[in-house]
Amino acid sequence: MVSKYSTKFLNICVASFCKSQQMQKAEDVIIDGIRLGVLPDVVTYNTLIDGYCRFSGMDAAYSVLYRMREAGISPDVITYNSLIAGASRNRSLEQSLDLFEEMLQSGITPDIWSYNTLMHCLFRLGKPDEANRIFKDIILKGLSPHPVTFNTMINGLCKYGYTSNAIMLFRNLQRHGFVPQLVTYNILINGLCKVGRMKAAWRMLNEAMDSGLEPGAVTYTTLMKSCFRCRQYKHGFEIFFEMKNKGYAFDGFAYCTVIGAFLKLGRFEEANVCMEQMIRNGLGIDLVFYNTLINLYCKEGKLEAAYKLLDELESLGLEYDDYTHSIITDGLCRNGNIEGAWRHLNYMYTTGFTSNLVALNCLIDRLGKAGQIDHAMKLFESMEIRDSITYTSLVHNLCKGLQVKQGRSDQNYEWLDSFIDHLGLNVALDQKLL
DNA sequence: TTAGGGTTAG
Repeated sequence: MVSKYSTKFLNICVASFCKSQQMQKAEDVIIDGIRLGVLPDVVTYNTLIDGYCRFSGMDAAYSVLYRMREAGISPDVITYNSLIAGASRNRSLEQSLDLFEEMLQSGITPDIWSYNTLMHCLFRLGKPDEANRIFKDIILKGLSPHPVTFNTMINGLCKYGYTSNAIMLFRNLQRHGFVPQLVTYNILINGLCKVGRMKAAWRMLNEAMDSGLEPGAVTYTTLMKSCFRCRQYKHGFEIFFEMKNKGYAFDGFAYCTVIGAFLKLGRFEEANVCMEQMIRNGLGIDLVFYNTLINLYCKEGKLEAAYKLLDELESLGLEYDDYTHSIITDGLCRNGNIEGAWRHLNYMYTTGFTSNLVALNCLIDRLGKAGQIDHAMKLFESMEIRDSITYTSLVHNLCKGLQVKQGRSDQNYEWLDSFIDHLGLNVALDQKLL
């Protein structure tokens, strides 16, 4: 009895240390407990695994799993749920699926949380149909869906552009008694903003407020971002100041959004002020933060400082993503170093990336602007994926070249046909050209 | 235990 009470107390201590990211203290208290004859149980190990997944990484979590098994304690559904969610947070989505499979192989029955996380992973892996199948399975198996289940599904549908389906699901759920949370509305507002349905997004916001919910920092950041996306900068900054006046805590998401907007407008001083505030507040030291700061330096022409940051992020164990590569390529191009941009792209390919449309578009545009149309065309022809920006950059620069060579009016535009055939996209064949 | 917002090019 005494021992059981003690383990319970030990678990409370471990949970408290894990929650405040003091993993070493959590370990120390376990060692102290063992010395006093209080043995950790499955809850202790699960708490520790969850803490490591959140704050240290999967390797540390797996080593606890190993220790747990060594101590003769079998992992349970909560152990696996923590590991699956941890792998998902670390963007090791395939690993999450493997863990789910391993859990089944071990004879452990997944619960609603396991399925929620699995659905989330499948959406993020680009497999909405499989996620949908899991959603149906949950209902068929008679498991009680949690609000998170619905939010995950609504979010997944929005992410794939099925915003109307997401709203249909949402309305049906409401009719069956589902009470939407702020998160649900945030998901829908974001989904609507992303497909340009701004009026519907504002109506959704009003609906949330009418039901007694107060918009939060996430809601504000979402709306601010969508204003910037539509180039409604004034309105976006108004939201930014309203957020400040209302005393909302600014996090990395809000800062990166607003810094991005300042950079687009060339307002470097304000971007720097925000960046300094962000650093002072110790916020968001993650890859997006680095990408944003690197972009700031590149736009200001401080490439050396940008490269220093690349070293710094690597030393923190972070890895470049598509954004990092396109920001660097663009930075080199903008600063007149086309050779360097080529070299960077080649480096990118050696690290396992197979393509980067944005980076190639930057290069196409810059080659055109530098008068190297032949090189731009060669690059264009080698590209497997192109979008409207690829075409408009090329067409714009080709036209500029032709105008210089041939004069303005009586030109032959037959060569544009081949571009337009490729498309269905809006090539700028308007008054600017003709 | 879980779900939402941030960074790139014409």
